[in-house]
Amino acid sequence: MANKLKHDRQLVINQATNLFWEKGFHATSMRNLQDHIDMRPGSIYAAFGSKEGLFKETLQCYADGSLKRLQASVEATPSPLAAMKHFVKLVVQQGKNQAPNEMCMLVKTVSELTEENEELLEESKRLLKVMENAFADLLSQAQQAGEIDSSKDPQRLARLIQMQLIGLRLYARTSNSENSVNDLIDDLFNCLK
Amino acid sequence: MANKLKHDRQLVINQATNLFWEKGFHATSMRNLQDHIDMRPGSIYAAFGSKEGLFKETLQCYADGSLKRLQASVEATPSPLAAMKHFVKLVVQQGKNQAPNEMCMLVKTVSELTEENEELLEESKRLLKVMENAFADLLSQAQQAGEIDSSKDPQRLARLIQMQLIGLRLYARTSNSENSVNDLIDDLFNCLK
DNA sequence: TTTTATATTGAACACTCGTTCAAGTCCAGA
DNA sequence: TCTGGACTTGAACGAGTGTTCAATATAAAA
Repeated sequence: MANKLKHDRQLVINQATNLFWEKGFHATSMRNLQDHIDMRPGSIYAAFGSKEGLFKETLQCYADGSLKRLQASVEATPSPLAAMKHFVKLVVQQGKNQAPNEMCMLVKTVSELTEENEELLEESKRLLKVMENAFADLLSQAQQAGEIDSSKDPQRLARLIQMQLIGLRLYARTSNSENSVNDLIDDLFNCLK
Repeated sequence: MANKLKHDRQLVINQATNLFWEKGFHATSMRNLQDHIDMRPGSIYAAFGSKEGLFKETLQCYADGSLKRLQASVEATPSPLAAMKHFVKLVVQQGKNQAPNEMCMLVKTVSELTEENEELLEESKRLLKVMENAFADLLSQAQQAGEIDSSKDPQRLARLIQMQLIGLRLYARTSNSENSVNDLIDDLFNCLK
């Protein structure tokens, strides 16, 4: 029959995600990728079709990871509101230390791309909306648990959280003061009250 | 003596600002610039030294414009808090219709660049801090006018506004719903109370 | 062991990038 | 009118871009 695949597809996508997340779509060249994931052009194009094709898979990989981290926060604490706050702190803190970039990869992509890469732009927007909906679910649970005023609209609160989380991560990139960012997280959750 | 300058320097910088603001640093090629500002490579390099040199001047041009728009908002209304809100609405609305890009050019630059263009990155961060300080001044005036609780720290409020304005403009780029964005502006200013 | 189908390789392609510089253009002062 | 010197031009450069494809390597099936 055939030759076995030398490369584990999911591993390759993870590695590519880290590189794209760090440098962005345009600043990551195919040569950068070749070195980082240890594949030659022919193999990459056979597996993913194009740079755009590979990038699209990394967007989904990134969003999957974000959803899983949110889910893990939910399972780690009985309070939905505390889980929401834990997730925000985790994301900001990991941005400082571990993650390839302080910013959300989806936001970085929306910021970078134009209509020239419409499919990638729309996919990023779609995945951001998926995250926002997950926030709304969680805030709705917080409401049922009596942690949030029942007169508020969870979808609208989720939108506010999403907007502020976007701002927060970008602000963290502009500022070297950790105290400032921690203050901002407190202020952010005060807005929900 | 000499030949007169054919090109008006300030006009050229304004035109370059619009193009860089729209497309970003890397996605704007020197060929794009040559067409847009109607200058040949030699003239551009004689006047600005490099692509980075020109970009740095456009960053300052952009920040100048932002400060002037804030100043105009202040002069248009007797209430400092109303001026702050007017500025936010203006910036978001112009982003939808007139401006080259929904996003703040400084934020877009911080999002795009890495240590590879450290000088441009630092300059963007510096100019964002200038804006934040201008917000703090204005909020301090609002405090003296009794529009904001006197126990709050204007610098911290300014930081919150800055963070939310960054998030707001980026959120506006991800969403097609004008109502959502207007709701966010209201929620944003409720956070100040 | 031979065949066969697929995975992998990397040189090469056409193109674009930021930048340089010798040649040409232009006008004020002599 | 001539000359000197600053400004402008655009072809050309080397390096880098995303992508292709004929050649090669590999392992399961015959």
